[in-house]
Amino acid sequence: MNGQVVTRFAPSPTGFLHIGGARTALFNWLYARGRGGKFLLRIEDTDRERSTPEATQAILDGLDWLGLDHDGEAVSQAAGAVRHAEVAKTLLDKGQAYKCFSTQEEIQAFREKAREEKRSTLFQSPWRDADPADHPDASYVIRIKAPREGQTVIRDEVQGDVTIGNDQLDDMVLLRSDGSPVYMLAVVVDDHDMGVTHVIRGDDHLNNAARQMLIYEAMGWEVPVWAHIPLIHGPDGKKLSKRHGALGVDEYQRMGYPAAGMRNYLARLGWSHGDDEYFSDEQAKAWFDISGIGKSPARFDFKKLENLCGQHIAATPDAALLQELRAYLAATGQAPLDDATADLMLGAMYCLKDRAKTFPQLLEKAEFALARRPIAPDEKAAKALDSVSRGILSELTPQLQNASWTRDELEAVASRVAEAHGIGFGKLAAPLRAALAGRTVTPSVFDMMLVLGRDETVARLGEASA
RNA sequence: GGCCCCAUCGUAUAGCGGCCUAGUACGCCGCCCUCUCACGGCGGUAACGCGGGUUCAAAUCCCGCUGGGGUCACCA
Repeated sequence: MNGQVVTRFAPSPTGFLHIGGARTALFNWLYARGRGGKFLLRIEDTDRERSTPEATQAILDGLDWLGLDHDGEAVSQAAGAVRHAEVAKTLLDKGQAYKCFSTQEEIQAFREKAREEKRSTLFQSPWRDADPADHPDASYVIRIKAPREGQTVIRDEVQGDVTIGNDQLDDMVLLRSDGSPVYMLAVVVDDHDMGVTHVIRGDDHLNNAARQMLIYEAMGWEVPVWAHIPLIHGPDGKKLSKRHGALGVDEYQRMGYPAAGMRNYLARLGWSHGDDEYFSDEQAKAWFDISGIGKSPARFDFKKLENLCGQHIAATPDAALLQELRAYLAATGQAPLDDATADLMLGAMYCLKDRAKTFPQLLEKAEFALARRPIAPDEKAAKALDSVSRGILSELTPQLQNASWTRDELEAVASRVAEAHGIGFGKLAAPLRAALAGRTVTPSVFDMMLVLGRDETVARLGEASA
């Protein structure tokens, strides 16, 4: 090994990519990318019953949206079945594994009896030390011959040293009776073959690590650095899972959260770097380290996510933000922006992005740039356009017609008109806003006029005051 | 149930024996700024689960309790 860090994300394609998985992927990505290492992706599809190509695609799409790019091609674990079987055979030859002919029924019976007698329900196969001469001509599984005494220590970078009594480990199945590999064998072989140096995954795998170490040791392979991170819990404090309130990352995309904000928030969930809350990808890569990962589970907080997203939207360059907005529109099946509107949006971005925390909010504030004449005011806006207000607007319009189109001049004209009517500027701004955008929540009226330009502004005011 | 893990404001966390009458961020509540919204500014609310130790000194170390979580497949 040359010392290069190699991490991987290894989801099973049995459903969408949920938030916990996304964070695991992010941690692995940050760790590798921050150290010039490699971040690999392996689809754990050894369960052919439950794995679906749709789920695989959803995972790929989710990672893509989050911007977590992996090195090389995504690997299908199932494709390595031959190699996995090979390793099982090797273990068999070395006497580290054995053929077990017990049937499901026998195992079931063993467990029930053990439960009644309050003994460990871990299956103890009668074939463990059987003489091959006594092997029947029947189908069998290959089980590892796990030590029954002593203990296994998992040296975990997050959890510390975790000691598991070997009496807690059973002779797990390595190869099913149909010759296909089981996950427990496949992960070890793949992680070894792929040169994975650091395994960062949810701590629901902590117990598995002990089992997997058995295989590493039996094969004489170097054990990777373990880092079992606490799970993300739902509002009720329970493990987040597909059927337990966890949303797919695609849901977050559809809700309009920018990926950068998502990465920032997810990184802060369970990991910290002093008091830093808002940071860029570059900073995250530079700062991320396993030592900063906490040991207790975290809960998801939309408010905080939204806040961070607002800061990222405000910090994104206009053109890039427009691109993201277009992607959001496409992802949610909304009509794309035509070129003219896109241009207008680009020009308006400066006064939009400070006011939005999500894309829907951005769109709401951008209504003035999106709408076409005649502007149809919503209920609240309509109220602001009463006859008195319309009268004032019709007086303002011609003055605007002759004003030089700068913010200072516009402000001067507006306050002059307001003053002439003995009203505060606020009283004038309301109908002006309604006429320009048809909404009551918009950027500054002057920004809108500047973005819209003289002709369009005058046209809208003219229509509203008619 | 066995085994394993966890435990600081509502949430995310800082803290790694004295700098802690516990900091920061989000949220929430006031006030200010203000053409709406958002931003921003100021102030406030609010936590070391409990009980024992160790120590001159514990949020920080140890033990127990309580609470929470995870895991016990020819799933991953």
